[in-house]
Formats: sequence, structure tokens, C-alpha cells
Amino acid sequence: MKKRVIQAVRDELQREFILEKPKDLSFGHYATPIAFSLAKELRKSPMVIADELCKKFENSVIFKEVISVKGYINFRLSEEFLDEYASWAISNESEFGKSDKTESILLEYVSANPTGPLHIGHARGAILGDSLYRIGNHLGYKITSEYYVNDAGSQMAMLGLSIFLSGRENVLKVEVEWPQEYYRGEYIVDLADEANEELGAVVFEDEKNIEQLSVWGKDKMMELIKSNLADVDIEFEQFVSEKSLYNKWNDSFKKLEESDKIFIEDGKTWIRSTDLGDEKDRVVIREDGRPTYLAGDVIYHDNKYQRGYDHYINIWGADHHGYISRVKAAINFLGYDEKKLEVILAQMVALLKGGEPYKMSKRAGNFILMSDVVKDVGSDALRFVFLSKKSDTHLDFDVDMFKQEDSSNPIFYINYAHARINQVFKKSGKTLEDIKDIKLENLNDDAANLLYSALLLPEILEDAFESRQLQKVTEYLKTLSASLHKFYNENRVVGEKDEEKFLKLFAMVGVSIRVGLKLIGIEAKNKM
RNA sequence: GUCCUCAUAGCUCAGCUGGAUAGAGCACUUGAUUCCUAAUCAAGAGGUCACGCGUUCGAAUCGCGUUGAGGACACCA
Repeated sequence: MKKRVIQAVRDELQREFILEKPKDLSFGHYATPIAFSLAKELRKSPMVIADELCKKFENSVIFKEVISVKGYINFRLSEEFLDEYASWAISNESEFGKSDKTESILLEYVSANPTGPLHIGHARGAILGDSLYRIGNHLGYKITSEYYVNDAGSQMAMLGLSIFLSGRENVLKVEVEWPQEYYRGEYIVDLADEANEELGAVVFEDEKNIEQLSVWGKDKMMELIKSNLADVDIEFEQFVSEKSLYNKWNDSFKKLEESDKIFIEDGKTWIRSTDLGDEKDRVVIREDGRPTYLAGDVIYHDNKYQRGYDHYINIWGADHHGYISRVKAAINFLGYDEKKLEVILAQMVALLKGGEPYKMSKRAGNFILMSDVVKDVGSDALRFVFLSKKSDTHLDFDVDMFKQEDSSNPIFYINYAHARINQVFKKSGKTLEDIKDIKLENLNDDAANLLYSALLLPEILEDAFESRQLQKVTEYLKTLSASLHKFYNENRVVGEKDEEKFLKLFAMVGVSIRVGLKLIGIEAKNKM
């Protein structure tokens, strides 16, 4: 819709301009303050310029009226245009909001270490990533979703050791001396029990089995993580194992050598990341030959870029922000355009219950399980609330709030609007087929505004995706639902003379709510 | 100490590519149901957009500084 308007206005004005939505719909559907910026150039008052420009639109088909108010040029779309668009959307619901984007994107998110279940902090990145994936695909982007599995390095060893020691303590019942660092969540005890059943208690008798336990444990944890994700309807297209990429190290290393950005000092291999603004150079290979975490990411990003996407998006926890510059430096040294990589940081989530703060710590094992929260408040509410605040801001929420089934719970409010639409159709005894060809004309202001709001979804989706700010979608759905509730309270539908028109209007609102919710991973309810 | 993110109503937050009177929900006050689900709606009250300076015809929005909150500053992942 916006595209058509921009096109039409550009045809007449023959220059670039800003098209905005007025705060108050009584001003019109779209507006441009272009007369203000032309005032200086033309040495005329903005009001005079706006008046003159308006005349250009007198014969427009898509505008009902174009008027100047205090220097603004306000556009009001014609009923014919809105009606046509609505008819199409109702008949082609699955196409509504689609766009013509063609860029390919590799979207990596979650990538939590397979050393334990997902906690509530992971959920934020997971939900954001999955929703971007859904919306981006809808807009036409060729998006691949990917999970990077950190199945190499010291954490894997620590997982094996933790299961081993827990097995000795809880299964073999022998005295165990715990190291300072180990995974101490209860799930480790469960893992040890499971290992006992599957592998037999013998496995805890010899330290040589620690490695076997770490691989076994990692597989178990990946299964658990996948099921945690499935709880909120998230499924990845592919998983990439860190370990499986290590045989490519020589190739990546050679590229770095060629770019002369690698050096050896104190027996360690360093990457010269300070050349590209990093605070210090970073070690990639330790003195004993073990690669650091960064080495894994060097290979991984080499691998990603070899796959030739137009754009790469990584969603990381905010605590990784210092890591961005060194990875980007590495990408540059490998001979790729590091600007193609975009890192979205998901800020920390602080969970409250009855006003009491929870502290999260994966190491300590007293973190809040994502699965518990999902069980508590449901996938829909969790998804909605996580998306309704910008990802780069801290989020505080009280679990108790989700349990309320009234308007303080936005997902409830939106579903209620959708259910009402369904209910009105039922009462009227009419179907979509009966009303989809009814002309929407001579609508009262409330109806016309509601129709316009419902047709805004496509541009909201595009704006939200491009800016990576999905709270624009949740905000929109709340506002649209509020408009529907307001209309419902002020206008009777069934049995009135405008019944069929209003039914078509409601059908259009229903389409936008359903499509909007679906793209953030929520299925609209037909009945409450 | 350096860097990142943030600061808007009592609370939780929108708004930020500069533009019309700064919005919503919760909580508070009042009202609406012979009528499609009142799980809703309407009205009222509530603001130094942290503070200062600057850019501009115009700043919550952009720049600089100050204050405050959280986070990151590994040869851990």
C-alpha cells in the first residue's frame, strides 16, 4: 500500500520526499512535510507551496483527497483503492504481506553450548531469531536458520567430568572431590542416572571414560535443547558442529597467513585484530597447540562465507559484544567483506516472581529453565512479551503477570478480538464467500479507519524486519485489536443495514491478526 | 580506567530516518450490558521525555558533555 502511494506521489512531485503516517488519522492516511524543506529553496512559505503541490493530485485515482494543512500535505486514500486491496487480501490470505525481496541471508541464533538445558536468557534470542526467520521468509528473503554447536573445547571436557563425578558420587556412592569449576545443575545428576542405565555403572569407574561421557552427554543435551525449542515451536534448518570444522583449520590458517595478519609470539599464534579496531591482538592457537574459541569462529565464518550468502546475521547474547570486533577482523583477514555480517545483541532478561529477582547462572546451576517458564505461562505469551520490547534493552518481567487472563495480558486481548470476529460471523450465518465481493463504500469514519489500519500490516512487517525491531509487529497487533474492540462496542453488525460491509471489514481485520500472529509464531484463537 | 546498551506518566513500556496537541497497558476515579462474548468499551486524572549546552524554521528524536543503572573488557566458551 505504502509502495503504491510513494509511487503515485513521486510521479507527481518528481523528487525525493519523506512519507509519514500522521499521528491522528483525521489528518489523512499519509502525509509529507516536504513543503517545509522546500520553503528555503523556493523562498515561499510552506503553506503556499503545499497548496500548490496539492493541485497536482486533483485527478488521482488512488487518492480520495489531497489537502494542505499548516504546511503539511495530507493524503487520503480512495475507498475504491482500499476496497480492492482488501478484497484481494481476503481471497489471498497466505499471500498478504508478502514482498519481493530476493537477498539470501544466513541467520544464526541460539547456538547455546550443549552442556545443559536452555535457560530463559536463551529464549529471548531464540524467539527473536525464529520470528525474524518467519517474517523474513514471508517477505521473500532466502533465509537459512542455523545453530552452531560448540561441541569442542574445555566446556565439553567439563561436561564429561561433571557427569563422571556425579556418577561416582550418586551411583557408585564414593567420596568425590569436586573441582572449582563444574556443572552443578540437577540435570547432571539426571544425566549420570541415565548414563548408568544406558552405559552401566562401570563407566564411572575409570577416568578414561570421561571423554566418552562428554560426547554421550553432548548428544543428550542437544536432544534436550531441541525439545526445549520445539516447546515454543522453533525448528532449525541445520546444525553445524564446531568439531567437524576443525579439519578445515589449515585452509583458513593459510588465508590468514596470506593476508599477513597472523604472527607467532611466546609460542602462541596471534591474530592482528588491532589493525581493525580491536582493543588487543588475540590468541588463536595456544602454546600447547590447542585452538582457542576464536579459532573455531574463524573457521566457522570462513565456512559461512564460502557458502556465498548476501548477508549474515548472528544473534548473540549481549555479553558477547566485545567479541564482535575480533570476529569481524578475522572475516576481513580471510578476504571477505565483514560488513555483510550483522550482529544483533539480545540483552539480558531479568525474571521476577512476586517481585523477587532471580539470578541466572549457567555454571552454578540455579538458572531459570526456559522449559519451566514455557510450562508456566505458555509459548504464546512468552513469545509475545519477549518480542514486545526491543532486543537491545534490558527486559524485566514478572512471571505472575502472564498468568492473568485479562487485558493486562496482551496476547489475551488480541485473541479476544480475533475470537469476536469469528463469533460475529457465526451469529450472522454468513461466510467469507458471501461477503468478499461486497463493495466497501460510504463507510463511516470508524469503519474507514479500521479498514486502513488492517491494511497496514505489510508495511509494518517490512519496517519491522528491516530495522530488526519486532516490537513494531506486537505494537501493531495490539493497536489493531484495540480498534476492533472499539468498533465492536460502538457499532452493531448483525442484522444492521451495513452488516455485509462490516463483515467484510471484520474479515480483513481477522486476516491481519492471523497473519501477523502467525509470523511471530502464534496461532490466533477462534474461540475463547 | 576503556567500550557497549539504556534513562519517557506511580509501575511496565511504545514513539526516535528531526515535523502537527508526547502515547498505550496496569493501577486509581466515574460511567456503559432488554443488544453480535462487559475477558470489552468510554470519560477523568497522571509528564522538567534524567540534566546542561549545541545544530535547526522546528529536538523526546541528531551531536557534545554531565549524572545514574546494567553489561563487556581471557590464552572461558
